[in-house]
Amino acid sequence: MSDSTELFAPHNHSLCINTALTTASQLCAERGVQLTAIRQQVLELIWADHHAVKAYDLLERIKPLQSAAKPATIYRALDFLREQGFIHRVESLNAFVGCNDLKSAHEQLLLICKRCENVEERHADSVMQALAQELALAGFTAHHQAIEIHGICATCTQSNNTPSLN
Amino acid sequence: MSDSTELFAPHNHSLCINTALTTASQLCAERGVQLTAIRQQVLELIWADHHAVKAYDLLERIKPLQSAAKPATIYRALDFLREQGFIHRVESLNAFVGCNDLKSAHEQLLLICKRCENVEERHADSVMQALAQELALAGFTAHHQAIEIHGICATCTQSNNTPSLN
DNA sequence: GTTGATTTGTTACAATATAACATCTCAATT
DNA sequence: AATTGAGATGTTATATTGTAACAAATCAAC
Repeated sequence: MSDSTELFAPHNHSLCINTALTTASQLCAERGVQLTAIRQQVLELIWADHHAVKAYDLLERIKPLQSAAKPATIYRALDFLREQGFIHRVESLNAFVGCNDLKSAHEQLLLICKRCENVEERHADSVMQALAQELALAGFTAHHQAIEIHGICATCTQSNNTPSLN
Repeated sequence: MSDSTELFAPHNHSLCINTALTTASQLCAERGVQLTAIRQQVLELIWADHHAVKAYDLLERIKPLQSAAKPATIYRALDFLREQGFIHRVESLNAFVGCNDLKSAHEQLLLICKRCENVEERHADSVMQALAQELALAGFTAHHQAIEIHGICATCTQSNNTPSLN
């Protein structure tokens, strides 16, 4: 576990990642789809911390495990994980992050810290309700959405000690 | 003016684009920055309709006017126009759209129609207020944001006649 | 008209993503 | 056990999007 992960939110990240993986596994079983080795490895790599991960970084990281891995290997796994709702694409970063609410149907707010680079998926019913009203007013039927906020997270605001950034 | 533009919202698009260009010109004068020929041409091309335009499409379209144009030509102009707040990047499309509120400080909702491909920038104080509250609650300091909603716009919902796509 | 800052030209390349087709795997059926 | 068919992966090639770095030109201010 990296320092920056600990800054993000004091939490047991082993538990965090285990929950994500076992839930994903259960859901795949229920849905009759295969969580293959590659797909599970990509999901684990994405959940390694709370940063958004780039596809080609995943490619490098999976090569020790899958020496034949090519871009298509990663993008296929990412497509699968997105279809199953296990990960989100962070559009404004061209990167991917684990979804921490596998029950809820659609994406919530993504709070992206410029300092520690953690991405927090946050529920915000008030925002979603206001948004739904606004869309109704506009006569717009939403299919999917991306709400991405860039800034400085609470932890980084409080602690000015340098987080372990690149 | 394309059919799909007319579907978007019955409006005088010449007026629409003229307003955008003259306002941009005024703001540049006020700010002491140069709206050069290239920058103005790119802005005009972006305002040609209400679609989000891709950088390399802009490059093709500007070549008759700027035969020496290269990718950097476009990206520099786009950078300038974004810094000045004249255009937005649509993160989920890797594309760019004119900003129709040059006074307001930051980006509002972008409603992106999958059918006619128009992008409507919409103000939604209720959403922004709810968002501000939510961010305050999270202790998150926002620097910039992207709120992009994909779906079907009111006009396309009402009229099922095929819009002039692609 | 010289100077300094800004803008543009130009070449090369990095980073992100997909298409297309071959091969493999594995379970269900014959 | 062999066949088959669907899904997954291997593989090559290429498309798309974006940036770095440095040279040349332009333009405003002095």
